[in-house]
Amino acid sequence: MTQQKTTSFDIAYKAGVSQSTVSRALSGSPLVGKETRIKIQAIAKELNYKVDKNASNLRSQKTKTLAVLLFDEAGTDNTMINPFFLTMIGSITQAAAAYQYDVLLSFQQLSDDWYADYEESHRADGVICLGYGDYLTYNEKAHDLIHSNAHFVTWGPVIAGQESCFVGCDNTSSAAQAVDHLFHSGREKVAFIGGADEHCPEFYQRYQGYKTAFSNSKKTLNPRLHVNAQNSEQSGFQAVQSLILTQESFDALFCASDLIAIGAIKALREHNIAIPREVAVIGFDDIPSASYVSPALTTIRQNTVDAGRILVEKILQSIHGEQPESEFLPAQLIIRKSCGTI
Amino acid sequence: MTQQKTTSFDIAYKAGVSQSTVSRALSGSPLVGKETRIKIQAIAKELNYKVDKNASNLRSQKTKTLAVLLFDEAGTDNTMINPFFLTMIGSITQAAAAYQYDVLLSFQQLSDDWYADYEESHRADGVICLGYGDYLTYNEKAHDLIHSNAHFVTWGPVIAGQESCFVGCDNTSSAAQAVDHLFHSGREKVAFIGGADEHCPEFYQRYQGYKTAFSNSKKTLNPRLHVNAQNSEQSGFQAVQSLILTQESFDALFCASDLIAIGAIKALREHNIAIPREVAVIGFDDIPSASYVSPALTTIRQNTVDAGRILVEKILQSIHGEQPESEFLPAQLIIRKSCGTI
DNA sequence: TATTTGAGTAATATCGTTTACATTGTAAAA
DNA sequence: TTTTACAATGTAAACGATATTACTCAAATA
Repeated sequence: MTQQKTTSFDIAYKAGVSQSTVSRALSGSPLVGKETRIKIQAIAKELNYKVDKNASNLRSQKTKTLAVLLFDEAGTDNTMINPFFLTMIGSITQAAAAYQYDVLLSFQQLSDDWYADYEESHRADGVICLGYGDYLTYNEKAHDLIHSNAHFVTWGPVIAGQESCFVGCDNTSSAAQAVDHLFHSGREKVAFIGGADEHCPEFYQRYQGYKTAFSNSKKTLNPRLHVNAQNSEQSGFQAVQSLILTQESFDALFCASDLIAIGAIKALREHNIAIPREVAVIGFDDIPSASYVSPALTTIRQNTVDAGRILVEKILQSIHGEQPESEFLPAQLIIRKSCGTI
Repeated sequence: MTQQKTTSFDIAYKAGVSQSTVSRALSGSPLVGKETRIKIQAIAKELNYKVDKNASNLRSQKTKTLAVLLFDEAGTDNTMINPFFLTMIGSITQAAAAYQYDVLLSFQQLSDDWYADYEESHRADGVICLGYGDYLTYNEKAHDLIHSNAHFVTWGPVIAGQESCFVGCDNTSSAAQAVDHLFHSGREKVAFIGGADEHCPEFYQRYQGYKTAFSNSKKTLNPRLHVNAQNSEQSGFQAVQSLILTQESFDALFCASDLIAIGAIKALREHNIAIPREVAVIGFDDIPSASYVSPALTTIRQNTVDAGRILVEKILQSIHGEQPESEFLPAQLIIRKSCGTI
């Protein structure tokens, strides 16, 4: 029942070779003869032998494991995890598997020990950070880490002057594209719903894109058509409600996220404003629900599969001693009914 | 730059004690004097020392890590991971963290090596399986594992005669409750949309609940009101379309999943059947989109937070040598507009 | 005073690999 | 025949901790 664990010595004994030969044979070293290898592999299979990961890691000082650290600002209510990040975790895991890496998952509080807890304790060879916003952009500890050859990449807005590697979606130009689409379909008075302060860099970039579209089209931007909102349905609802109350006229809403857009749609409907006839709506993210609201939401889709793969590739580069570059990912405008061109 | 890694020897040297004392002091052993402990802790912090996980694991033969294995039948198209499982992964990770366990995540193909790859190779102390359906219920390899004190629990339907520990939602009685709710709001001809073969045990149990509700209310079940469907929007759409074509009369649909229900709603709408006036609809799962379809979908919510916590508790019991019992989790009927009682 | 006790610490043996280095055997080159 | 080269294997030293056993030195007991 509680049989002794099979070790490489058991295999060696049964195969009549030394333990080191077993190790070499199973790790695919070219230094071992073909016959010997086959024999050893057969015995290993028969005895149901598996290399002990801890011993192997300890000796080789590699773990073949990536830590994925998720900082979810949900804060007190840990129940709801941002679905976008969950999807990302999925694609990271799959990308990592393609390189024979395991993924160690952890939800974090914003702390300075995240790195030590994973790479320095040899749990993982590198760390992928999700949801850290611009925390790692200017943080002093992060600065130190970068200069002590730490291995980590961050999903987040790519901003000039960042020292470490960031991978993020091309917020600015895809936002510009969305607003441009509204212009081309005849809308003029496009409002922006979402935070525009630098504290939430993603929203800020999307706001920049919104402005770019205006200047590219030589249209003048009405600052009263910008209303702040947090990334939630409720906040989007309130923002649009207050916009309506200002009596300011508008014929389209560009929302900084789908959640905001969904709240916005609710507010419009409550005031009997027809979508898209009177007001067109565009969101950002393409969360699953976006296609189910009515009218179905036009939005910008970030390719999470590519994102996961690229994050993994960058962190592996870093582990192998290269210095990965930050990278923008293109996003795609998904046109549905809410913007009125379908 | 590439400074030598700090080990417990460095601490020992600086503190003027032996290395073993350092180990004890930091692992909270009561065998070490108070002054010595404080001194050692201070030095450890100063030198930014972290216990090497691999060395520690190797020696102690424990990893403080749980493997979460997700078998997602999506198959060829790995892009879309079942959002329900993603949520589950989140709650498992958070529950595990509460017990100071890490989570190692892996997507699997259906294979017989999943166990060896994780616990036998000492990557993890135990394994939580998601999405294995009834694979582990009757599988011979699983049988062997159970009798060789392997540590694993499975999320899935609890079925009599299972040898290992399963945790699943109480499909049968919550389905019965949902159908009962339809009866009480005056519906008579309730159809069931979803597979009823034992191959998908969850759906089968939900079908059993549907039947139970009929027999409890002494109503006779019309077998022509049962249409098979897979767990997808498209399949739900087709199923309901074919039901409509049979000309069989019905005033409510109980769908085995929300995705099916969403497809069903589409089909009804295409035939200009009013929801809920002519036909009420109830789903199962409460995926995020359920509240966004229109009319908002009445459904049955599985409590993923509890589920994650219980899975973790069971696997820890198993690791500690106890024999955890399988367990049902209650589910909750979430009443929205699609069933017409709101 | 001699002996016991026990708290605190030191010494040492693992845990199961990987890997640098040493050794052997065989065949080609001198 | 002797040397050389190379391929295949063996030997043994890490890797960095934990666990067990053995020691020290004070206070308590006889």
